[in-house]
Amino acid sequence: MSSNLPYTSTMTEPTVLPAAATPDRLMDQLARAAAAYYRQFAAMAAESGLTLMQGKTLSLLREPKSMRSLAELLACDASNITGIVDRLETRGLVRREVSPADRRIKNVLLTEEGERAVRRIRARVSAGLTGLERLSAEERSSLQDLLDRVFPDAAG
Amino acid sequence: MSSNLPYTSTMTEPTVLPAAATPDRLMDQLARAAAAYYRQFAAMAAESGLTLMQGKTLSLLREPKSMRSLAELLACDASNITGIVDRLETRGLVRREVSPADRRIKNVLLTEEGERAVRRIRARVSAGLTGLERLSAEERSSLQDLLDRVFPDAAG
DNA sequence: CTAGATGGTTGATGTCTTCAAGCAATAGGT
DNA sequence: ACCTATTGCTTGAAGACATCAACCATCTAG
Repeated sequence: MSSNLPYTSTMTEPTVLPAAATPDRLMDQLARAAAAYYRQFAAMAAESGLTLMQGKTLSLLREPKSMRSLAELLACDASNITGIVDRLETRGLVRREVSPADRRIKNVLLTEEGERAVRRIRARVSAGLTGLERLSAEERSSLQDLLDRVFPDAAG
Repeated sequence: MSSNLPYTSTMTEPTVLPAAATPDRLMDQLARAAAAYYRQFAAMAAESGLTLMQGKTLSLLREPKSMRSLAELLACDASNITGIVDRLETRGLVRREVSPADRRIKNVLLTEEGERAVRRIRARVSAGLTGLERLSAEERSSLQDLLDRVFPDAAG
């Protein structure tokens, strides 16, 4: 819906799709959105001296998670998480805690400083996504709803 | 600033958003969408024996681009591109061509095989984003429009 | 023509990524 | 209880990526 409303609109329908067909274009747009989001996120993480993966890992730790579940959420090998958590732990942003129920499991949880880092990054990313201000509250709600359906919790 | 709106709000404010507030939740949803998209993209690139960065680089080469502009589009150091293009070139997916106008510039362009790889990955990513099928044509168009406004071409 | 800016490469260092191998602890079947 | 998987995590090796500083080649401007 932009500057090309057809002249022949006699129906009550949205009358015709925007402009160019939306088959591939939507995918391109998704790619752009994803790239823009991560660019912003990585930049804000970098301001706190963190890499993208470190930032993503911290952001997942609203509540403690085992190494394994972190690996699944981050879609990478478990051995990878060992190194990432090692580095976060060295910086005092995170600590490991052996699960009393199953002593194989190590739960990772944020330290005070880790929580501050998460809040800081979140706030900055949010503030940096200025494009969202171009949408009305209604439109934002609509966008969230659409994304929610395309990428549900257990997204693929 | 969050869950402490005073009960004494007698103003004509937007009275309250739909259900759960959409301030942070939209950001979370964007994060999920971006993660899901890249997870899918990386998996499909991997099927062609390519890394995420290699796949992203190839996908940018609908038309030839200089090393420098690739670096800007991928938001990384130029020296990084040297290595990535080296590896793509070794596999015969890409080749460098010195610009006749300015002999400092090297334009990178897809080989035949490179184009096939791009088409293959694109098709599989598209097919893999099954969530899109849950939207009507109208909704897809709406989603594209919203994303277009939040993340325009020169997105930040 | 000299000084400076720009495009690209190289090398060093640290982080991420994957795989194979290994150890510790748990779960299941007998 | 016992033996055998299975599961959770770590380690080590090899490759890819990221960032920085230094470098050469080429172009641009004065």
